[in-house]
Amino acid sequence: MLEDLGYRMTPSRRLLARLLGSKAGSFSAEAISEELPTVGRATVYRTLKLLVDAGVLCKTALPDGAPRYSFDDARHHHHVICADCGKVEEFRKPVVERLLREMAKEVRGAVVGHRVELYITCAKCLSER
Amino acid sequence: MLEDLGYRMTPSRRLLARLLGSKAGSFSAEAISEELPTVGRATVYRTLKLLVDAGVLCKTALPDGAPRYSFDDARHHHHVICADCGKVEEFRKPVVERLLREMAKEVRGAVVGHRVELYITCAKCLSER
DNA sequence: GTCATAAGTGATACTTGATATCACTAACTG
DNA sequence: CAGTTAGTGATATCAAGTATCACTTATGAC
Repeated sequence: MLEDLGYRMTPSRRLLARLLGSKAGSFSAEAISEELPTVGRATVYRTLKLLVDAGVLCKTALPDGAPRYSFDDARHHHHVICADCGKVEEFRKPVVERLLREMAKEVRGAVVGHRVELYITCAKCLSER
Repeated sequence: MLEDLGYRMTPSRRLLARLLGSKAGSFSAEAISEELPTVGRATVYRTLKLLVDAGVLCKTALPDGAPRYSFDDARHHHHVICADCGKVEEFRKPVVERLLREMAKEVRGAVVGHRVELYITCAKCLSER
């Protein structure tokens, strides 16, 4: 685990690291905290922030403002959101990145990030109508 | 003002409408509330929500989670947002439509909407550093 | 105009996600 | 196997936003 790079290894951090390792895509601090009842809220938030500062995770927000964490190497993916049930899926295609680079060329100013979101009614919600 | 469509016209709403009329781009509820000290916080939030529900404004969040309101004058609007000053510009290019068609093809479920946002540091903010 | 009423209001209490405080614990160094 | 200091969890606190509620007022009937 990369926390050996300056930080102490503690049981709480071990638990958190193991949980994060099993996570794919993005997740909320709240969800992490609920899955680790033995670890204090403050510690969860502190450690997540620490990982963000260390460049392991990146923190963003969905359009509704809900904060989400994801691994930094997954920075270039986008979201498919069911407008009905709110389920969020990752979406990742090279063509998207290429086209976004083309867009960036036509914009004045320094591009520091981007976001693409598709709103859908997912198969499950469609079938439940 | 369009609030005649079902809602009562009150001094507070008049003040708010006038202020919004002078606003370009996006703004926070907090900023609005500070510029209208005679109008209660609750009323500001209530009225903004009301305008969102009525389709006059749309509410989104910057990547850091800060909620922002802006006029919803275009249905399929794509935004270029300065992450520094929050200024929002419209962006519409054929390349965007191509990108979205690409994505829609690879998604299961019925696509009901989309959003593309580029985050930049605008020329003005760059020069002020 | 005036009146009744239901929408709208502001002060305030509350909720929720996140952070600061602080006494206590335990991971690393020597 | 200490000593120090980073790390911890319980709790208090904070801030944005929402709910409550008694009071006010825009509106429409008369």
